[in-house]
Amino acid sequence: MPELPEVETVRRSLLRLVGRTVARVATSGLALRAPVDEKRLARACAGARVDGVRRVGKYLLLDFSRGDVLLAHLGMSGRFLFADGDAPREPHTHAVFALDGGGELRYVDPRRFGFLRACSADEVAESPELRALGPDPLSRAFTVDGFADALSSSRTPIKSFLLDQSRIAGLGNIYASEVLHRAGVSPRRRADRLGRARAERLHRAIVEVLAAAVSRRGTTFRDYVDADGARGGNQFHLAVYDRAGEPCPVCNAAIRRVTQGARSTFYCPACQR
DNA sequence: GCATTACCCTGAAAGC
DNA sequence: TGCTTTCAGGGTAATG
Repeated sequence: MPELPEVETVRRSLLRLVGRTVARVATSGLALRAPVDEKRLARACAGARVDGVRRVGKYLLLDFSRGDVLLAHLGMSGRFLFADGDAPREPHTHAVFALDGGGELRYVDPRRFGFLRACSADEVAESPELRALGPDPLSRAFTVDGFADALSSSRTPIKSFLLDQSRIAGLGNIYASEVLHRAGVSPRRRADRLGRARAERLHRAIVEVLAAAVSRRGTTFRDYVDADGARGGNQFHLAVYDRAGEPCPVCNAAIRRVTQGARSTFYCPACQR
């Protein structure tokens, strides 16, 4: 389940693409979240050099030398993987970028909730996917005042607010639960009823939890790996996620699981208010 | 206009 | 043991 720390880890592992040229592109022909336009993909990438790899929220952006951009989202189960050209392809390989000088970058996604689209640099800035995103919490755009303002305008439970990518771009189900625990805030509390002190604690917790997870190269629950196939290390540091019935690491009360917006939420009923 | 629900998809786990 | 059902969750579209 790639969230911001996992996507950032993938981004860093993709940085060694910079300076490499894509020789050709092939796709499986199967639709991901949206159909993949193989011709447009080839027009953007084939014969073009990778000039940069960026991240916005959970989206990855590969900048190509002719000015095109590959916009990618890993969805639930998507992976970018480096491989030898003659190595057998994993099942559910949906795109292959053959590199000049040998080797391939492959996009593998069993559940096909991911997303791949090539566009021009102008189009990407105006793309509905990126325009819909709120501030990235590891960017300067994520300020306490802006966050507090956004909270005050929403009556939804804070857990659902944190998952809303138009409010903050990058949190998913694991880190939303972890952030609320770190801040001592109940997942059921209405966003507009947090108050300034809780908003500040929550803002700090978001930055701290995500930064710590990035430093541990993400959380590997089931199948997340970076482009070199390496697992993350943050799963050993989760306080509440997937720990229903286990003792809270802060106060020893039993961690609870509830369902909010069709997603599981894990929290400590004693220290989250 | 806002918040909630259904849906896409596959693999793992649970249930029979 | 082996088949069937349920569940998980990213984002978006449809519904309330």
